[in-house]
Amino acid sequence: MPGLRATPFLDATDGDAIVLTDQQRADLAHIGTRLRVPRRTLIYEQESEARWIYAIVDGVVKSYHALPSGKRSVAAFLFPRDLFGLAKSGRYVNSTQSVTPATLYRFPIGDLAVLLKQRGDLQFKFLLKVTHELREAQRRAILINRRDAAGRLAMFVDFMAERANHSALRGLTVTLPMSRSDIAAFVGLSPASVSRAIASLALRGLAVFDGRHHVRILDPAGLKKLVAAV
Amino acid sequence: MPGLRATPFLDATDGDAIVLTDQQRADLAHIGTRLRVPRRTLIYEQESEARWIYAIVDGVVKSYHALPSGKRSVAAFLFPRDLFGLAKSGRYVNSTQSVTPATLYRFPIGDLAVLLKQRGDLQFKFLLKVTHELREAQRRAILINRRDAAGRLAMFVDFMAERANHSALRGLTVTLPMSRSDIAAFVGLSPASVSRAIASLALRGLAVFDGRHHVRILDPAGLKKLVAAV
DNA sequence: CGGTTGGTTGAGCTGTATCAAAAGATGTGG
DNA sequence: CCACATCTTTTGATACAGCTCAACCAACCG
Repeated sequence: MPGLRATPFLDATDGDAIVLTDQQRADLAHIGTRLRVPRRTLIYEQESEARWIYAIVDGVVKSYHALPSGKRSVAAFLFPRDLFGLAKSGRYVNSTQSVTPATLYRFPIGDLAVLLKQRGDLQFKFLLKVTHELREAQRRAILINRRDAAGRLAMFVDFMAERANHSALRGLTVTLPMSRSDIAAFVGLSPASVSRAIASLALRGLAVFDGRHHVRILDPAGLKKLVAAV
Repeated sequence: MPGLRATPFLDATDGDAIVLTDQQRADLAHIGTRLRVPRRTLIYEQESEARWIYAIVDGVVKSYHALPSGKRSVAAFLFPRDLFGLAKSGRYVNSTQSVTPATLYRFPIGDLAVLLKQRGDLQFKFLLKVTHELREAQRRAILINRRDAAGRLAMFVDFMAERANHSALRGLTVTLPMSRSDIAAFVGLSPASVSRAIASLALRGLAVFDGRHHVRILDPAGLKKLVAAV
């Protein structure tokens, strides 16, 4: 059962607000296929022919772009109820790989286009979703401009805290399934700087890392302040 | 007569490929209002109630976001056939201001939503447009991660060259209607660094600035190489 | 023709990238 | 189940690039 996560541009409700009707779910399920993939599975590669749009049911996926220099930039981490499969002129613009074992729905891009044109209300929900993503991408582009490593990392931790338990920052321990280098490639720092930034957050008493994949947020207010200090 | 500019995700045609039918134009014109604004006009302010979606017929608009620190980050420059008016929960997320005198179309957001839901094919063109913008925003977020000032500026010049004369880089003189500080706020540099980057491009024989608002591209290939050197 | 705004140039400082090496995880096969 | 090989992460020292602050210059405006 596919779903979508986004804040509508119109209504004043916020949080995860897009709910598909049973009919819409059925329509989607009809053209889609469900599949499970283990972690570190390459789902598709950039420049390859774009045949499907994917929806995440469960798990985490990263979307990354290989640059001419050989570096990899992580464009986005994707979570349950996110869509992916962004294409341009029939080719995917990024590569995607599962970070954890994941359950996905996959829709043939042509069938989906036909369905959306027929069902104006369903298409509208997709429009909301893409608009939501656009907003997030812009926000990230703005935040990423800051130079200081600690601020960038704080931003990332905040970002993860908001998705994981969307009871923003109250579940004080957040899981970060991805590697340090993935985080570095996402926030635009070197892995070394990420490591130092982690130490810096601990030093300031904002958050401590417990093993590779867990952060405990000690001072939510202080963290938010650092995030906003742009 | 409103229009849209985007590269579809499906078809292999590229360039400005979204064409509205006469019927679609008529539908839009019916709910929209045309207006002209002089340069430097504040069109709307961030956090204010989002009532309209705008389409640019002619002129250049900047969308910027005021940050807690008092700095302003330019989220996007908008050109003819671009849409703007991105909102979240009924409030605009950015402020927008005209950079040149501009002709706009303005659609009441509620009426537009109704129209789009009714007209699946028109809505699909909006979906393509927003998807296009999302792609661009992601690309920019990736490119902006580079540290070097000259590379960032080269990216910007290339970006402007592609919109202005969309005969990419062959019209060797490009007009940059915005100020240096706007450029700085867009590419994420200080105005001082932009100034030095301009000098650097000239020194390398890639492009020379002629007055405040014109660049002459001397070595398109070399410029592209610098842009790609990420 | 002054005043104001916007842009360029210069000097010093801060902080991140880089390179290198050590320490810590992880996974594999015996 | 352990030992080894590999990969990831951390830590350290250094260099360099852009930011800041400030002064100077140019353009635009009444």
